Amino acid sequence: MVARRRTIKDIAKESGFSLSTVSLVLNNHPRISQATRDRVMAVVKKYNFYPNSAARGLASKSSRTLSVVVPNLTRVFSDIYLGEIISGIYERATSQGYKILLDIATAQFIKSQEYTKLLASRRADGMLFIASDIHADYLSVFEDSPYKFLLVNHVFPGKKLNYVSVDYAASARLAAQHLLGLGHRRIGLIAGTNTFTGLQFRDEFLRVCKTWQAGPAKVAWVDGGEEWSQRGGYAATAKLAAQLPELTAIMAANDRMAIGAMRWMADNHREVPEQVSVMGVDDIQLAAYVNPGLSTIRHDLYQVGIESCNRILQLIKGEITECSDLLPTSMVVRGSTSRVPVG
Amino acid sequence: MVARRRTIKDIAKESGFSLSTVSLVLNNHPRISQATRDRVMAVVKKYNFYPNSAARGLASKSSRTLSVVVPNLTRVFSDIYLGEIISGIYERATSQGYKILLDIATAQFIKSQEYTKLLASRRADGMLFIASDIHADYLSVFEDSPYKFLLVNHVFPGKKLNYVSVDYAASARLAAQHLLGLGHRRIGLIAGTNTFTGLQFRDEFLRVCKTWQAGPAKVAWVDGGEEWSQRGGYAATAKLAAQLPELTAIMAANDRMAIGAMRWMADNHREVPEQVSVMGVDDIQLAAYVNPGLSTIRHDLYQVGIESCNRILQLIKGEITECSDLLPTSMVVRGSTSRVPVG
DNA sequence: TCCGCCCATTAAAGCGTTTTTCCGGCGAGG
DNA sequence: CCTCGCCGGAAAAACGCTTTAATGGGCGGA
Repeated sequence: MVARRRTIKDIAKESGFSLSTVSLVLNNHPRISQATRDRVMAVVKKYNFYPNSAARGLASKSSRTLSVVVPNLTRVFSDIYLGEIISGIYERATSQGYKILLDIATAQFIKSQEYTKLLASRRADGMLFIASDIHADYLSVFEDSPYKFLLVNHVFPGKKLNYVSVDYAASARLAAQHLLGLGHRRIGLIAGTNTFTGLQFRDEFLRVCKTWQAGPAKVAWVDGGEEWSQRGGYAATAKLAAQLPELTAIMAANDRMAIGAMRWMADNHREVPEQVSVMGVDDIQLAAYVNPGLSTIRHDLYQVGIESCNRILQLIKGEITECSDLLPTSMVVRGSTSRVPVG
Repeated sequence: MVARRRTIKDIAKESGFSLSTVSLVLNNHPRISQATRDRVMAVVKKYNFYPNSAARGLASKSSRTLSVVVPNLTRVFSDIYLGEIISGIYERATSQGYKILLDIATAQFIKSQEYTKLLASRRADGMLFIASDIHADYLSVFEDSPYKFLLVNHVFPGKKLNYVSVDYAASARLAAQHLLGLGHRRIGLIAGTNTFTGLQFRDEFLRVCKTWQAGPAKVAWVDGGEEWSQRGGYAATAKLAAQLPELTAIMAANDRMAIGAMRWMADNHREVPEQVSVMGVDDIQLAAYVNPGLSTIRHDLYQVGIESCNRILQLIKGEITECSDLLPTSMVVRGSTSRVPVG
């Protein structure tokens, strides 16, 4: 026969105090004297007692749990992108006593409306939805809903949804300024068009190039593929080279595609950066290790995770009622970009 | 003022049935007639009602939640290894109505004994602990404990801990047989020595090589580093080449280190496989894409995830009381290995 | 027509906490 | 010496569901 699980009642009996006192001790309530606290805690330690979290959740109307939903990329966890964000969220959530409930936005997850169920059943106090794409219309449910919901590193123009994201338009400006400042006027852009942030980046990049004071640049752009992969970047570069043979720079919407572009250049005997400058976005670890080092825009995704978690907790506590943060980005100059070649 | 959250009581009142009937309907109890079921569900749908999971957990003494603990590698989620396993666990857990609580085995997590707390507080019904290292002594707590605990792709010789893992010794045999069968007798082994499975692999590989019928092989081994990385494999290869210059084959304990080895060979003008055969373990996606394709031992980690989840659920239901499964592996021959060069 | 039986349904007792209200005693101030 | 206020602690009412034992009604068999 298995020993009955201990409850707060057992602790109360053993320590000689009432149920409520024990509860107050366990919650660090200031009304309890140190002497009482010590005596209760001694018993708690002795029995290695941990209060039942279901009972706690029921009584306190809070699960102290955050739902984190990640996109359903096939190899989702291999994407460094996610790792950074999740680490940030985890760090912050844990430090505030919150646990993380993980979900993957599979077709089944969407179809069965798990995202609603999780919050409606109070299994989670709030939801962090990481980086979905432009087709996630079902998220409209969370407009003006009582549920605490936050998009992470993603925005949804036209929808009233809270978000914390890197400022992709600002990144586009930094990138364009860097390349234009180096004299490039024929640029190939490898864009990601399956996310709104990707579209923002593309549009802002094109806008800045078109309106550049020192003379507008000619930009050809192609889509780098749904996966934003090295492979996609490679293929896109081939297309751009055919479309705009005189290009002197390639701008890719992320580092992986940029590395694919560098690979294509190497395979096709174009020197980087002597003949063609290549630039990416994100500043993944690999960016510093390729040869030449990849010039890029740094996106601090760990920080995005931290900040997202801060915000959702504030939403939960009612300290704020909405949130639309754009985090700053910065230019990282390495060897893959240089002044436009003469002639 | 915010609308009061609906409860089962509201559904009962509205549908004209009792509390218990509604509850039984929600739990698909067979004793309820179809007519009743339909009428209750109509109201449930109408109000978009989902039962409070804390109340449910409290009454049923089950959280329907699994704790998944992943190792605290810096870039933990970038490791494809984990992605596969977690995907498998998630798939299975979800199909059985279980949710996943994610934790990272940080120093803090260990120190504060979160692993105990999670189970003691009944926040999770069971714990899946992924791939820790040889220093995880604190897991002894789970020997003969009432808590449902399972090591995933890891074993702990000498401890009575449940596990589901790939059979690393079998992999070592397959690998050794392949290389020895190709005539190799001077082999460099890049081992991982910070996990028990890594040690098992090394020892079994050495044993088979030493006792090979057609003539034993000379094997030099070095450690590939804590991270089992490409970089580590590269450095290890350099050491091996110095230590056993006449080697004709490199065996690495995982594909990433093997790819590092191939890189070293390329940088040092050794032809693979003409001069040196190289072989890995895992069969990561990249293994098929390097040139030449990497011969390796296939480890189906998605399946490890699936099977682990099956087992922990059986442990929770009491269908089994212990578990020590080793999943089979298989040889994948690609271009990086060939017959030993003559002379 | 009456008796039992079986079935769907219900009543009620938890499940283990939190939290609000209440209470008794003690010290300080008048 | 009395009263007021304060403070640590206790009682008790939720919290929203599950689950078991009890109930009542309808039906078949005698």
